[in-house]
Amino acid sequence: MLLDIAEVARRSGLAPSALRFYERRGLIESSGRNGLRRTYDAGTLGRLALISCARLAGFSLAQIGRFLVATPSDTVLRARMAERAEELDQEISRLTRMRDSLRHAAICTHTPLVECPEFKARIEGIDPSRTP
Amino acid sequence: MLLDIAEVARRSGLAPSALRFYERRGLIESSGRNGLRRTYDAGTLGRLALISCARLAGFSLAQIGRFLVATPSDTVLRARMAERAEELDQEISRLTRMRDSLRHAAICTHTPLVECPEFKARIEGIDPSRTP
DNA sequence: CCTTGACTTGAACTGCACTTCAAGTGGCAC
DNA sequence: GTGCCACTTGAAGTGCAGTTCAAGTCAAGG
Repeated sequence: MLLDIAEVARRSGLAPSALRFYERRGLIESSGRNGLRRTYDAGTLGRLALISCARLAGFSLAQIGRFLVATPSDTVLRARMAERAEELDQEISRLTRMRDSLRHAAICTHTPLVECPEFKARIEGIDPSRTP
Repeated sequence: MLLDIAEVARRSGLAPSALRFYERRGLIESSGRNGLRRTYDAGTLGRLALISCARLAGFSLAQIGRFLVATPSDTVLRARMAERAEELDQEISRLTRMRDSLRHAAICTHTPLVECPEFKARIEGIDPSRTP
C-alpha cells in the first residue's frame, strides 16, 4: 500500500516540508514516484513515529540518523543510548513535577502564581501535605 | 548573600552568556553591581531552576516570561497551563517508553537495533512478555 | 483534451536559544 | 601600586529544525 506525501503528513502530524527535509537528511526515504510525486510505503509511518519520539527525547536529527542504522557492534553509540536513557529517567521525574505544578497553577489563588508555596513544592518534588 | 555571575553559572549549570541573555529578556534580574559586575541574590538560583524546568517542559522563553508574572486573573494563561499539563502527561508516557527502548537497545543483539521487535514493542508501549 | 491544485526543486529565509567577538573596565590578589 | 583575569557591552554570528519562495510539472477528474 503506497501513500502520498499528503497522506503521510496527515497521519504523522508532520508537515510535507518536514518530510522532504528528513528525506534530504537521509532519515526516511520514499519508496518510489508517481510521476514526480513521492510515494511511501506504510512502514514509513512507523519510522516517522520513532523519529518523533526520539526528537521528543532530545535527540538531534544527526543523532537520530546514526541510531537508525546502529548495530550491536556500535559500542560507543550504545553507550550513549544507555546514558541518555538514564538522563531521560531524571528528566521524566522533572517533567512529572512540572506537570503537577502546572496543574496546581491552573487553580491556584496565589499572586504571582509561581511564588505559591505549593507550586514551588511541586516543582521541587516535595509533598506539602506531609511533614517529615 | 550575593553571588557573582560565575558562581550562579556554576551552580545553575547555565553559561554566563545565557544568564545575560535571560536578563536581557527580563526573565531574571541581578540584584546589584560590584563595579560593573552583576551580583545576584540566592533567590535567583530558584528562579533559574524553574526556568530550566519550564524549558525542559517545552515552553519558549517568551512563554516562561509570561508565566513568571502570571496572576490568578490571567485566565487564558492558566488554561494554557492546564492544557500543557495534559500534553506533558502524554509526553511523559512517550518518554518513558523511549527510555525503555533505549535501555533495551543498549544490550540488544538485533541488527539494525531499531528493527528489533522488542525495541519496537517498547516504543509502542506493548509489553512483549505478555500475550493478550 | 483541458484545468486545477498539489506536487516538485534548490536556495534563501525564519525562529529560537543561545554564543562569540572585540574593545574596554575594574576587582582583587600580590 | 601593578597586573591579571574575568567581567562588561552591543551587535553580529551560530546551530538547528524546519519553512517559504518562485517557477515549473503533472496526476487525475471532468
